Amino acid sequence: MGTDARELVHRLQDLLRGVRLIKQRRAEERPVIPLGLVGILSQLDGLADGCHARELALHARLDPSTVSRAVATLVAHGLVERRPDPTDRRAQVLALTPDGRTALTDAHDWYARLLDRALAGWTADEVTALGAGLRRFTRDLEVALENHENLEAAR
Amino acid sequence: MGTDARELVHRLQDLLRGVRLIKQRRAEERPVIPLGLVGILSQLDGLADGCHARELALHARLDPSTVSRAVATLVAHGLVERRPDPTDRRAQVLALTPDGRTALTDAHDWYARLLDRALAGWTADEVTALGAGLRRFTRDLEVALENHENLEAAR
DNA sequence: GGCAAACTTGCCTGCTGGGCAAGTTTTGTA
DNA sequence: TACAAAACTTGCCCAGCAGGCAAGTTTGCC
Repeated sequence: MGTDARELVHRLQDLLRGVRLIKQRRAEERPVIPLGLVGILSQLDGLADGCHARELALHARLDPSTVSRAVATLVAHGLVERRPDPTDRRAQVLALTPDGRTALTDAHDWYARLLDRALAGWTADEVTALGAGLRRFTRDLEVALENHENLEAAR
Repeated sequence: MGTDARELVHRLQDLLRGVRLIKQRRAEERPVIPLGLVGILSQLDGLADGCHARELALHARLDPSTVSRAVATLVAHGLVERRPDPTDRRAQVLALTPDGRTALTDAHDWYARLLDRALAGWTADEVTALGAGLRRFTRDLEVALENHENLEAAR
């Protein structure tokens, strides 16, 4: 299956180029949310009760200091708020502010509109299939990366 | 179709995280080819007769100065050679050296091995379908981005 | 009480791009 | 023939996105 994996490497290379171009386009809009922080906001979006910085860092696979700084930026922009966690005074509950929710919706709308245009000639089933394939691939990739770590450690 | 596009945004976010982790892993190997230059080398790989820097920049959607510097790095590493183009003395033909070809094969092998592990539970058809979906998506995305540019220009 | 967790911030680094400017040589066209 | 554009390079500088280490404080757990 090496040929297929190799082909997929090329497909990913192409995709990354496309993503780079997307980001350039988006940057021209001067968005409220710094491009690199949309992911963090997205993660918070799904959590009605907010979460701790530790969980953000774990999920995003980012260094805690990186997350701490990202959160500080988002708090400074009024997009995220820190609330005391009565069950663990060392930590704070991070949650989207209404402004943050608005900004995130705007960002997602922008990206979705662009993707809508890209997918204009696709059927709903085709789009769903691509999404499902990517979901599965990403999950399997993370498993492979975990195993890669374990293989390296065993060397 | 907004929901699907929005879902795809999330899928891409996840994928980018995976790619980031891949790159980290790869960086630990201290590869001969700087990570960011694999794409340039890959592009040269498909060209038996080499090409000009202009073509690299066009295809990679990178600024000419960026490409010029990338090429300079690759030449310094002995991975790319510059040959005079007798048909256009302003330009040079850039081509992979044997060392470059070896380094590129190593890089692709590394990535392909990782992807092989990720795809261990996939059928060949499933892999091919994902590759085809990505190819189509990337192409349609670039078209959408072009149109996005035209839309902005018309505003 | 001691140690670890949770977090923050300072300091610094590296990578991956971009942009502008300036310069030289070559090519194409009027 | 003259001129403008193409092709490219390099200096200078910038921005964004991460990482890492260290140090510090507070809190939680055993």
